[in-house]
Amino acid sequence: MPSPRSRIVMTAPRVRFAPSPTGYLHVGGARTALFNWLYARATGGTFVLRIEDTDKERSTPAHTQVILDGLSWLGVGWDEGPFFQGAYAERHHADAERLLAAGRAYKDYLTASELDIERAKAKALGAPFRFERARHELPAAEQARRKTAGMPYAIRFAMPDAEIAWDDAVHGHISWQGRDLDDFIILRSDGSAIYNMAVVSDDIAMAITHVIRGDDHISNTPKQIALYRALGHEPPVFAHVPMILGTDGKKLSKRHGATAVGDYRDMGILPAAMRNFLALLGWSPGGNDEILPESDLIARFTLEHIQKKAAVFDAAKLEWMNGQYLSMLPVLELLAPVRRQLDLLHVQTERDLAPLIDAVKTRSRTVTHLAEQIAVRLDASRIVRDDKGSQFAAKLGDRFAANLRLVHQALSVCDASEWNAALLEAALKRLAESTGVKLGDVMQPIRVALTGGTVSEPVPELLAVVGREESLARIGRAGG
RNA sequence: GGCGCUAUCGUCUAGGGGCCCAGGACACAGCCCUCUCAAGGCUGGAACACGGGUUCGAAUCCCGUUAGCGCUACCA
Repeated sequence: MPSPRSRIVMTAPRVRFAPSPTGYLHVGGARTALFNWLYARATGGTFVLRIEDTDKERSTPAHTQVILDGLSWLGVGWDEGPFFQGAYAERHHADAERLLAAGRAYKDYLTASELDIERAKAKALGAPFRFERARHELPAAEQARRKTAGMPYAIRFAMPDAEIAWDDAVHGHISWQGRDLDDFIILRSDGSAIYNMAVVSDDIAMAITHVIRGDDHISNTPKQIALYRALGHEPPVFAHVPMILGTDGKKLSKRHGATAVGDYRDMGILPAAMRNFLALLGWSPGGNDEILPESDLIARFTLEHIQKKAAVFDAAKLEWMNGQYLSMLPVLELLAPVRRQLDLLHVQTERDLAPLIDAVKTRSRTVTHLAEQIAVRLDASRIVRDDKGSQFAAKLGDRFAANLRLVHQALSVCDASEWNAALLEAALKRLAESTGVKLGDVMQPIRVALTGGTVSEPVPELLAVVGREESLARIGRAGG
């Protein structure tokens, strides 16, 4: 009977996220990473990051960096790694050789081009090609000839003709027949390992206990389980998470617009909102709650509540959720993202951004939109009289400028110490009352003068945020 | 073609035999609040793919059909 302590050590899960560095972090990958991370956090486990960089063509350090940056931004930190699959070529090779030595795999001297010919032949007959040892393996004499000639060979796994089944943590029982799988190659003739071999070798070496990955890997799973067993290891728990689709129900791709987490960062999505949204895409806490802080996400996350069905990525809901976070997050946490967006807009300022953020955040769904509004408040040259603004001014006719002159007169009396929302509101209401002008016809022209549009925070707050001198100047110009 | 996976409002989902002539959220429409727009509140339309079973009773269990998707590489 193990002690409670050693039991914890024995059972603490080790999970991994294993992206290939393709140059960007896809939202589907990001969500897979998030699920792994949530599971590790929920169970006290370890989250390992492994970069599958064996595709030399596409893999560069820059591509890897994009993935690392994306995960860091999302707030999905790894406990171990990043490890690079390319560094383990020797072990992959050795594991394949072990299988060969144990009789669980065999040498295949057929060349790639000969294989292509076989495939073409099958195609001509309208039959699907499958490598079958009995049919395609070279005669012993020919094998011997090629061996003595020093010709290269690939190593094929001898797939057992037996049932291979597992209890998937999200799908339940899944079963395959070995005879439906062919003797796939595990080691290329150049000595490098094929994906399934490399993954199993790495997952064993890294003591991965739970493989949480996209369900496009379901059909790789029986092959990998066969490899685990042949290598003398118990397979890990598998949890296959559904895909993320575009609005047309097709696999999410560049056609659908933004698909990389970096794109969402640039669009002004907050990491907390992205995390929350992604977590709810294909997983549910089981209740009616939608806005879940990180601690709740972790506390409530279970593999069993992962959806089996693919989910459509709904950007509108993401933006709504981002707006929720914008409204509820303390200004302090918004400072850095807002500053980044202001930089992108080339807005420089020494001013304390907190009051500005407070003024506009409930009307913003993205940090980008929020920063644009701040820019207008800080810099009069950013004012653009939009359609609604023009229409309003036209509708009011002469009274537009006239009302602004009245306002200018009335507010000039307020000195800097009185320039706050409460006092300004009182002054404007007094003005409306004494002149008989409708309150809206006092307020709205100010809004247009200060922002160019008809939408903003309440006018007194707007005046306070823009400041006395600048407000009066804008009102003077628009009323002039 | 073969094998596998999947199937609740337009979308994300709750549901794991009676609490469901199906609940929440986004989106949409209307109303309230109101100097505008948001936010917030209220209201409305909107779904168990189809066909068979099992059962006193099925969105829930079983079988089939259909549809979608994945894999079927000396790619990952």
